[in-house]
Amino acid sequence: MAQASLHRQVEGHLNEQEVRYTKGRRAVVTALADGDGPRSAAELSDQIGTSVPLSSLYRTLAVLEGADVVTPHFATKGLARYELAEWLTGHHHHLVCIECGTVEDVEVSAHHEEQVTALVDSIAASSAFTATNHALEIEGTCKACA
Amino acid sequence: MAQASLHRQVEGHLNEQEVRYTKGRRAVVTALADGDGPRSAAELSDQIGTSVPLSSLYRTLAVLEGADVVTPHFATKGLARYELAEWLTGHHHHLVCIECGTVEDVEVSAHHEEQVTALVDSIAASSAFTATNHALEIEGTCKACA
DNA sequence: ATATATAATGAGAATCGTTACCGTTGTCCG
DNA sequence: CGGACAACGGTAACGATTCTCATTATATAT
Repeated sequence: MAQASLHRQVEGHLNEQEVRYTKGRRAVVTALADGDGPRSAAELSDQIGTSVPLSSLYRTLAVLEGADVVTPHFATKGLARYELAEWLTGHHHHLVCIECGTVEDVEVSAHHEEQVTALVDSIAASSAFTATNHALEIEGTCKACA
Repeated sequence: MAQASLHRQVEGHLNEQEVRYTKGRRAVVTALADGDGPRSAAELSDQIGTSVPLSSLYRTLAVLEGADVVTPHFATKGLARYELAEWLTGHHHHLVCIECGTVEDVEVSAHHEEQVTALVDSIAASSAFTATNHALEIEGTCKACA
């Protein structure tokens, strides 16, 4: 996407929420647009330089996240979560509840799993990527929070 | 899976690697087996109680991870990563390289996306879960690391 | 244009999850 | 039993993130 158009969209979106689109916030959006894939605060800081200090960078990310301009790559609020390896539990996917944050395992039928695997292989092939595993993360609202 | 069978499997696996299956390690495996979905160190600690102190718990998780008995839910080594929201970038999935840790965005064809969405809806429906979004994380080796 | 209210910033302190260290304890094997 | 080595537990250290608060910038009303 062209930078100008991107910034116009973000600006409009922020205006609707009465959030200012300041220099620092522009710098962060620009940095995120200038690369492929999610970046950490430290990586963004390296990319942006000293013009946006770390404390401001974190605050800016929080603001942009609240305004739905930026999304965290996996909502695992900064703490590692573990589960038993798949050779013990069987291959499964995850239902992530955006209300309460719980993650529920879910197994899918062999037929569906075949579909996913075929799709994964096809995607990987087209990007010269060697896929060894995959996980389908489904985000939404769980039964208890509905 | 029955507890006894689980522990037997883990024990055999650890023996092969000359790693002992001690009380604390059993407690962690039991805790993980006693619930559905990935749990954080703090959650496991609450569940297990004081018999496994935090420092041991972390060490145990590292050992079990090294032995491929537990896996971290997303290899995001404890730091949050951000990207622009999908209404700005378009819907996409992720290629996660297990060698260098980089995450690459990848868009899939409308046809393939339809398949994924249909699958997601079907999985969600069977678990009384309301899906609002999904992400397919493909793990493997990127072109540069191949 | 200026005053005033409010939003955003920057520097540093504080906090939180995680890891490292190190002396002690338990286990295996002669 | 005794030596070698694995595992443990408590505490200090570390790195990422959040909080605090005084200062600066922005918008609006006059």
